[in-house]
Amino acid sequence: MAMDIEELKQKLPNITDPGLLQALLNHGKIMDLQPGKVITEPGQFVKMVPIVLEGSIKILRMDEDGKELFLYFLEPGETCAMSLTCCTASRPSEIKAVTEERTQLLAVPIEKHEEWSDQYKQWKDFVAITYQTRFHEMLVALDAVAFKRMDERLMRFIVTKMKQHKTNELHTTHQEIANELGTSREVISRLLKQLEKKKWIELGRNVIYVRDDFEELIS
Amino acid sequence: MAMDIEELKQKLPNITDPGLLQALLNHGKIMDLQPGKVITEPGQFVKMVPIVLEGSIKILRMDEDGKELFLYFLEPGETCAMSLTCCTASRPSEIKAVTEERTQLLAVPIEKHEEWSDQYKQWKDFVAITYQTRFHEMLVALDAVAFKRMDERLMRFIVTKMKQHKTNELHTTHQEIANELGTSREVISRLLKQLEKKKWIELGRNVIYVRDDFEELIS
DNA sequence: TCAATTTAGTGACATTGCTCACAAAAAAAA
DNA sequence: TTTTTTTTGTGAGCAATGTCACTAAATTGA
Repeated sequence: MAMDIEELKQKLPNITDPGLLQALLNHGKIMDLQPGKVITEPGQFVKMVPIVLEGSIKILRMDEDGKELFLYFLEPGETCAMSLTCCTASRPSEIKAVTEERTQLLAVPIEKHEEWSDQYKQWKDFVAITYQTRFHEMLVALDAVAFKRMDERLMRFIVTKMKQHKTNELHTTHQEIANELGTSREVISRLLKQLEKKKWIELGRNVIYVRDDFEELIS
Repeated sequence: MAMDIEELKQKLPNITDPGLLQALLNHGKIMDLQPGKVITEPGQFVKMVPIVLEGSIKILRMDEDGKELFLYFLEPGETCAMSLTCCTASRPSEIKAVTEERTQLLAVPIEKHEEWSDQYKQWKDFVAITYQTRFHEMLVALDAVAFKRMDERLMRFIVTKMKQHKTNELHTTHQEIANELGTSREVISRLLKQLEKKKWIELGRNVIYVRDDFEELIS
């Protein structure tokens, strides 16, 4: 799978420095992954910083019993702050990362991070923006579990998924949603039924049809 | 309030570079704050990065209704990742920062951050470790609200406070604890009473006496 | 086609935590 | 010392969520 600078530049619009782009190509490894591929799990050591080129990666926190909680998506042009912190400290991962769809990423060896942050201002900025974005998203995730009820969390989750997949047909099961919100299937089934009664969504097997104006309705 | 390099070096054991120490002294402002002083509130713009020299700072998240949630403490030698991200992006603060005790801090203007991270490796490392530590603590806070019941959260909170103040006598009210755990006073009163019944703590007005082996008991 | 599996719907009940209401004790203020 | 304020204790009821049990529909696969 050959990729040239032009193509990479196009996929990473906020990186324009030709030297950095070349370095990314030289030292990074392009990977194409199927949906649902587990990239990292808690406890595993991470040696690569994954930069999403196409598709998306779902970041989840897990507790000891394997219960999960959705934190945020990594979209094209983004990377995981956790991989930066864990790598540099050579600590095992604290999160689970799974491809949400067919995903192409550029895996950069962590050693290059320090080198590049001295050499390329754009890399330094990229890392800074990454920390900033991720911190903010962690706070959003925290707000949800700390201050919101499950109905609101579910509605926001639906919106997030819709935006992510750019569709108002969500192909998923109630069980899957329950897992990502850290609750039980029954709770999700019941809450979805309530939304259906309000005519905000329609339910099918493995699919949820969401009304176009759903986002305005819930806010 | 004059401080010389030797004194600063002693207060920041992980910074040894004389150039950096001098720069910190030249451009940073030493501040002495009373306990309970609000350093930053959500919405407020931050122009300084506060490095704790003595005492500690409590970092809280707030929701729209003013409900609070304790995130973590900043201890001597530490700084706030949020101040770094918010400042550089010139965004308003997303958290509330309050001195937990009498606190001395070094307020560094944000402009120096970029300059120093090119110039001093130790500053770059300091920032990297800050991000790492804060991310980890955010995850711990998230675990608590997402996966733990209030009784366990309360017990962990007691341990955190004990370690923070290096004592097993906590001088606080039930209301205050409730605020920091984002719940109501009645809930905390009842749970504390349960702990007292188990003889793990003793309750007084404005004080909780904690058994020395409390931490082993709860884990 | 028919059995097995997956997914969803739902009632009943337990648990956790929140809210309201009020009492009592302790401390502070007058 | 009285009065007022702050802090704590506690019952009762309720709302949100979690759990168990079972049914039914849709899909898969033998």
